[in-house]
Amino acid sequence: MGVTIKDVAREACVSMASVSRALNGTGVVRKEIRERVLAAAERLNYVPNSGAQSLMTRRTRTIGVLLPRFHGEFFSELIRGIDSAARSRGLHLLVSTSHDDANETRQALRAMVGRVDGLLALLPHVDAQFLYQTLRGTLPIVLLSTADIEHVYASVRIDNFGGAYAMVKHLASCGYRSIGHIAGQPDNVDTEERTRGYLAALADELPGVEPIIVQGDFTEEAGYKAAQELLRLPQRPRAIFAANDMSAIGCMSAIMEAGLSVPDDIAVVGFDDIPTARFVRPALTTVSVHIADLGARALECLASGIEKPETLSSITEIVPAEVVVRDSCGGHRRSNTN
Amino acid sequence: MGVTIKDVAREACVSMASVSRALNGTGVVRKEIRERVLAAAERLNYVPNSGAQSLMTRRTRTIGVLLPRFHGEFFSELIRGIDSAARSRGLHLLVSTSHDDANETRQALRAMVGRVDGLLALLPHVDAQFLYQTLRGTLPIVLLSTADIEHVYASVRIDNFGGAYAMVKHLASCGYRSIGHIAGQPDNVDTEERTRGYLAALADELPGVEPIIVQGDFTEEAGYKAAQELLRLPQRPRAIFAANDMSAIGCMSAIMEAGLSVPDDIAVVGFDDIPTARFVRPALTTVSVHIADLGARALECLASGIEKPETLSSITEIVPAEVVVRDSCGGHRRSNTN
DNA sequence: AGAAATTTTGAAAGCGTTTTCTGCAAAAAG
DNA sequence: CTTTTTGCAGAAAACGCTTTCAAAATTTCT
Repeated sequence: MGVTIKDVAREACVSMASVSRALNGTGVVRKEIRERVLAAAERLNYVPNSGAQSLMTRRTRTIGVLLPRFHGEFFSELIRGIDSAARSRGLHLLVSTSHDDANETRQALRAMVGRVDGLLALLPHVDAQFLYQTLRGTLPIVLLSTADIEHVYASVRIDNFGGAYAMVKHLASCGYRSIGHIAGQPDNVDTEERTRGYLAALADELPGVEPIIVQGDFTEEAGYKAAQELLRLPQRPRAIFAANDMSAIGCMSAIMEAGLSVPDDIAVVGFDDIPTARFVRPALTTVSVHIADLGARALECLASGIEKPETLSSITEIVPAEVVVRDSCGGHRRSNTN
Repeated sequence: MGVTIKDVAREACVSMASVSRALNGTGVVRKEIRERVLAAAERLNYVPNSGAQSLMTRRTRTIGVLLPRFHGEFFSELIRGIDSAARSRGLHLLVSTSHDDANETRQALRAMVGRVDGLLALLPHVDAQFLYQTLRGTLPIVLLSTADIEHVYASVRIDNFGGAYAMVKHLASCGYRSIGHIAGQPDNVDTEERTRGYLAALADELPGVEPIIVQGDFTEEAGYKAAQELLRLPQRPRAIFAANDMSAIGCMSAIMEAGLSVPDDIAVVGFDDIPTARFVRPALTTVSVHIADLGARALECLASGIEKPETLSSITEIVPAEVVVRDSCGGHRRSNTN
């Protein structure tokens, strides 16, 4: 079936060694032989088996990427950033989704060994977090938006706490005195940190005001349901901080369906700044993390860590998250679509 | 560095063969030996090198996916569908982006050999289309939304022509007598087929009416610019059919910025039905292809083709594309958000 | 108990590459 | 004309695994 280097060697009447040298430009070969090899390879339509190649060279030129799932624009933007950085370095991507499942995570991690030069892992689900220790020492790892309890891996993280804090502070500065929070998925570090930020800002800016938290799971549906719940409250909040943009969007739908206006009756804000946030009406005020950049940054970090292992220290880089004000928070009256 | 099967064999005082058998459950091993091996593997934290494994077994349990890029929700949805189908079959994904560049495509294809059991390729850019012949016979291939000039590969495609035709027909049935078209990227089969559909429907439904086509490239920016161009026309169209949703969204922005209303002054419709289409205001009337399903379908097709090569005939499966009416076309007055 | 049948194990041959190392020419030096 | 150097090519040893094959150990049967 597949034509191997041996076939090319036979066809060109040289040894496999020479074929390898000629094709890779490594080592020295007489011009005549090089041409004979090239011609033979062309004639046989030879494509080297990169699996075998990397077994020998111990270099796969591939990065493993482990995400919780593909659903939604956050991951799509993230992988876009990762891919763009990888491409410019000539690296390929082996992607897997863990679905917050410990077993699937384990499977995926094992399947990576021998196929990738390094691993980019996004494991916000706390149960899954110890799993990368399956690979202790085997593989350079960069953790992305993942709590590293032991601070032993390099990691790049979003400033969830700071972003949430700033957003709630902004809401307070708009004059809203009751601010509800639609939290994210349980057992998730992003959820926890954003909720902490909400609570801290609330305590600092509106002392004495009771927090109102209802649980969501980062999806539009959950945001929709959570908003309905908030609307049923005896005294409904004047503003809602959703843990991410998709739940904010679901939340807005529920509010508008109830015949209320965003932001005049209830202000709504999100987190992430996914591309859709600009298109939705009213345009969503949110916390912007430059998602694609975040991915690219993590890949750069890993790639350089692979080239110089000593570079890959256990430092955690925190990328900033800033409030971007659009229309949904009523914070300004101009119609700002960007 | 890495602990190999040899290390485990030594630790357990058995041969490599027995370790392999014990760990994979293939062949027979005495219970006592199995336990010794398992314990040793555990102790040494052994993870098999899947690269080496698949060199022997000639099975990688990995599918190569070649996309033009990651940008936008179309690809994100597509890969979500592919991943979901792959996961349920225990397959991994090696993804690459070609960026419509022949050389990058070639690189990516070569890198796949020996790393994947089959290839899912999306190569709408016509220049790149012959490239998969680099791999002639080497790899099972399913073409996704790609013209297969020689009808030699299995392929699953969107009914671009039918969808576009139906959409323009719908526009005509709404009473619009001048319908402009924002085309997609040049040299792209989706572009061509959708434009053909537009022209055919126009000829059938509004005979004598001149087509108005301005070129875009499937991006929001291009849609925005194209709309401005259309607005400058001496007699601007009453409706615009954009080649995809993102350009329709850009188009709507330009129209609204010009102080006009969608759909009252100009109706706008798109193609793809990306998730955002529902959130944009007015909600976008578009041609729905079930993107994730499309990806999943293609993967199923490939996966079964890998298991039974004779199954992988050169049939091309066409997935339907139906018009979904929302608000942006003025086709009905109800506010329909879904 | 001895032979035959059965089970279990280990040695070794790959899988398709790269790379080291040896050997042979040809060229340069003596 | 011999010796030393240099340049190139091929044989063979890895890389980490699976799998065949034959030998060894065990069980079953006369």
